[in-house]
Amino acid sequence: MTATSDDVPISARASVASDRGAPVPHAYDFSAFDSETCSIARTLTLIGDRWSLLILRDLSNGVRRFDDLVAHLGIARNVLSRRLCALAEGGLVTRAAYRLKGARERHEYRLSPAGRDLIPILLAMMAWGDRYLSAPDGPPAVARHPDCDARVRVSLVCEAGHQLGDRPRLRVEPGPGSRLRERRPR
Amino acid sequence: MTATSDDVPISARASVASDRGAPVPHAYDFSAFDSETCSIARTLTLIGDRWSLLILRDLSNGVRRFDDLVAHLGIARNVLSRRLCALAEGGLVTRAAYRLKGARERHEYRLSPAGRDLIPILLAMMAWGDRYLSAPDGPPAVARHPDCDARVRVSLVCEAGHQLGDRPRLRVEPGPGSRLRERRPR
DNA sequence: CATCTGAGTTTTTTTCCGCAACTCAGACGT
DNA sequence: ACGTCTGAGTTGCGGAAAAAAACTCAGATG
Repeated sequence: MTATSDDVPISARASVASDRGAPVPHAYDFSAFDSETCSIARTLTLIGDRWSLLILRDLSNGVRRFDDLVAHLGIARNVLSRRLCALAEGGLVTRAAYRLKGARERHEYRLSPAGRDLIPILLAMMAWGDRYLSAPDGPPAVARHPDCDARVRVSLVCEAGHQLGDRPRLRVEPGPGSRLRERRPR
Repeated sequence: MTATSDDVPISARASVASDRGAPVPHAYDFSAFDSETCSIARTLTLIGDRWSLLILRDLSNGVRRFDDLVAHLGIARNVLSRRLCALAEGGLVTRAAYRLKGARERHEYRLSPAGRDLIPILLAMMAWGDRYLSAPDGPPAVARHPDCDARVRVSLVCEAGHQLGDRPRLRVEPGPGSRLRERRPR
């Protein structure tokens, strides 16, 4: 996420002096910015718990009913109930009524468009797990492009059209919505 | 994550009958497979808590020392201690000794190569948060390609070279490492 | 020798999770 | 009409994990 090498120890690097005498090896002092005012932190307030992403994975794979989620995930019912409410409130999931013939009305949970937009996150996690945590017999699941049956991967591209490689060097800098921390370190 | 529409209610879809009479709208019954034997689930056992990804974000942005992390994240010290141990044990983070002139030996935490490979996950979350949770003044941070200064995005591509759009249709199917659930639903 | 600092541990309190039991409404068999 | 079944939750409780704050400890510094 940075242009400087992560392998060079702090002591060997040119640095910006921080107010605490600690060398900071970046072009700007990330720790001067509010940690919560960050899209990653904000996203994690919605899905940064042990279950939400698994629920979303199941929903996106067609497991949509309360008891099916309970059975498949092994999640406690009250926890699932709360997570689904939170996800619905966050706009990631909608509760929809449906009725099978001869049965009373039921509800199912579906991904909203915003929820579907989380799929790249799921695919990025899947790719990482495939690489580092797979059994030797191969990945437990494969995502394919329905048009051509080829496997789908997550890749990083820049808007100039360059394809970034496996271990990209990036530069992260404050954007227009950045905010400095209120209480400076003391 | 699926080739079938998420917007069509269960009752209107062609389906595979499950053993519980519930229609399953996919080509295969996802819930028949073990939920834990999944690269997403496995990855989440390492980073699926409220802090790990924020710690990794900070590490990748040059905040590497214990007290700096405590101050920046607002995390409790004992929790940070445990998370760092777990991340180190999982191979995502290494603890490295270093010594500034006139100071005693200290430790800093760095991303390992495996940890750096999580960056696409962070960027995917950042993109989602930018889109759905940003203040009107714009994203709090921007990732750029150091070579050309253009913004970096996460994109989905298939191995046949097709660029998948914003709302891709995917097909997820069991891979060679998949495992059926032991206890079938009852 | 007293003090400061970075980097944790220990202790205590609070919050959250997992489990099991319970509720509730509607369909269904008899 | 009555009991049963099922899906979809809610309630209540014990234990695990997180937050907060105090304490430790080693080495540099005045």
